[in-house]
Amino acid sequence: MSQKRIRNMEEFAAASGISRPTVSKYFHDPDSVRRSTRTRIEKALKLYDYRPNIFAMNQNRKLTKNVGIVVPYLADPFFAEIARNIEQRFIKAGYRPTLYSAHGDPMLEVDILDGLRSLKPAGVLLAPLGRASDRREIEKFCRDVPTVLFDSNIDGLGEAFVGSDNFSFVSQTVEYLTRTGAPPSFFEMRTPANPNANKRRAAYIEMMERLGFEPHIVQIEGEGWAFEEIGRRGALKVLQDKTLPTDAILCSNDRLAIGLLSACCELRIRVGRGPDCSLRVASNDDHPFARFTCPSLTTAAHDYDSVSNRSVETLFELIESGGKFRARQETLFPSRLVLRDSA
Amino acid sequence: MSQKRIRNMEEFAAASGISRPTVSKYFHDPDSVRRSTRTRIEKALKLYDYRPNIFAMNQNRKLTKNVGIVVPYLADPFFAEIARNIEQRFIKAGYRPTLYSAHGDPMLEVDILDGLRSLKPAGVLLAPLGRASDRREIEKFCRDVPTVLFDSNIDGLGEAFVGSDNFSFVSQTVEYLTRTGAPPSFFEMRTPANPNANKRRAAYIEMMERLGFEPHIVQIEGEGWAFEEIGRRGALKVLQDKTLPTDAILCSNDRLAIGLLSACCELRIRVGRGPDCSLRVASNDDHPFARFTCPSLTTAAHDYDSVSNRSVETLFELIESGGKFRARQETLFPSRLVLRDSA
DNA sequence: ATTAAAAGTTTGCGCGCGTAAATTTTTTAT
DNA sequence: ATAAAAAATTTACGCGCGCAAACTTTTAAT
Repeated sequence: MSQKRIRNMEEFAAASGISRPTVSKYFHDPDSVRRSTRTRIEKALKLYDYRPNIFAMNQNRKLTKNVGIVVPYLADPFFAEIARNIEQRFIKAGYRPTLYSAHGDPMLEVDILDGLRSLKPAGVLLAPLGRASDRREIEKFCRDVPTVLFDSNIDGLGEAFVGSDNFSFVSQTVEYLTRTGAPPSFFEMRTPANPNANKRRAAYIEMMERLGFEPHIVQIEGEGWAFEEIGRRGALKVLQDKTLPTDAILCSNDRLAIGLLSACCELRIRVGRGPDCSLRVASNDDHPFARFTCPSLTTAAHDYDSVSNRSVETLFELIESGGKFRARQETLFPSRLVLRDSA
Repeated sequence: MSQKRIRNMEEFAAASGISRPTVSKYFHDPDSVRRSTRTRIEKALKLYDYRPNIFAMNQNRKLTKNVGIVVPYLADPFFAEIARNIEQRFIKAGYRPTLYSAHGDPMLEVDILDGLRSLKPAGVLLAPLGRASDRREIEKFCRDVPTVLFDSNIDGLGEAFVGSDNFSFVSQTVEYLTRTGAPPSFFEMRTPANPNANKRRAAYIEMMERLGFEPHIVQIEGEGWAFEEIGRRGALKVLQDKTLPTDAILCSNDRLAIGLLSACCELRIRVGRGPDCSLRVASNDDHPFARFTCPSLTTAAHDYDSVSNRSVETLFELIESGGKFRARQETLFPSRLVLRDSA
């Protein structure tokens, strides 16, 4: 701090003894000015704690430093975690990330993209709702704003996709369950909100056939994003009706599994690989709470770090390429099997 | 859509047959113009889908329509839920909310407030980290920006506080446990991150003394915001050492309880009020996952809606009052006991 | 019908910064 | 030392809109 307060870049430039255009250049990219002038500016910066008016900056800049992060459902700690990761990386790179959640609502998803557009973002990282998403609206958005999809792929949308390899997930869990006991049934929602669910089902079927077993798919009813409750109700029904074809279950995702385990608990069904257990349950995602279910959940883990890291890097490449890639890029990361007590 | 594209408010005003200042007034507050002109503007709005440049608007406006929502830890679904609520209410009122999470990090909390300041927000809703927060920095922020604290109170900071009445929480759970069985011990972190924890401990002690029982407080070690893991480890230790003074436990919050229940599951300790159960567990918060623990968690529920509703309303009042209240306001909402299977 | 209040129009300045062109200064290379 | 390249400066304009003042028109009240 110091004597007089700086009101704008003009005054700050005067105070630091550098011309305003050069100071402006510095704020755009500190490395674009000579070392000596950079030092002088930063010395003045310590002295006067001036910061350029963000609105005036963005009004005239061709490309802002804003980036958007859009997730489908923030009440899912999985997305909260991945958003945190991504956020930090953007900040480190000098960008201004803003986080949005569609809260499971396709209309809100469109509204968010609409609002995002007026922020003139340099790019957007979008984990779409999936099946429920308004494809045409998202497509329109992607034409205007450099967008990288992550977590959940929608064919042809965005300039790139970064996510996890669903086959890697399911093949590991199926192989493990089969090798250490018996082949599992696949437990999922009849109308899954997320496209990963379809890929996981396909992977399950392929793996079972490859191993010479008949696939059994248990589909439960339910709409929306309250997966735990849907899983719980569906499991209660299946377990009470005793229509379960096997004594091992592979859940499409951890949130369904959390609901299923809760149902097992209610019905006093012991889950695990112990001799007194009548059911084995495995799943996919390694949800932050998978460690605290009862019993703790055996699951295939996303490579959180790689996915978030690569998403950010891909968006940077996209921005540097002027917002377009020659061809749409897809990056998939394999999963890691996490053995716990449920299977 | 229509013939030519509108580039700015000047062109839009011409297209709608209204003068630019009046159009500007309309965007500031649609009710501030005559009904007939409002209709004409909105008719043109449908035709040309013009939207004012958000940066140019905010640059000159004395008061922006930006509001900030800052939570301490977004990976906690409790905050994700409450943030969703608050977000929606702001949007409905014509504001532009932006959501930030400090991710448990006091430095990041300060950085967020710092970045928020340059957005010239009309107001901020802040759920501070609590004990770990940099009081001086937050104080400085509150001098510049109209701020309402919620969820977690810090004495004298902000113009108002909206939260839950911790005594109401604890008194109900203690009373219930006592009436239907035996008085509980209180299970908490030795150095809780959140100021609510201290109030809950005090309430527990007061309730126990009022009922004529000796209070027992079980304090476990652990730092940070990974409450589930801290609760689990702490519970494992206490349960294995058999140092638990009672067979009923009241957890300071649900996330600790989730960890505790997970530990019970590992140790094959049956929790609940059935005859084969050796432990009863209740807690506070009604975390979104409390329904899916094993057994499901008896807990005192926040009045989510009232807290988020009142927070937003208080901030509006604050903004309309020019950013200052005569005296700091505090609003506390009582809790609602949710009986489930754990106690 | 008269009048005052309310609402809308014209005019014009200013916000804080981006950016471009022309010029001058400094650095690097020969 | 000299030329060429790089960096900084000067000058000047524009972005899109907020806002204020003075004036004109419409609306509501007596």
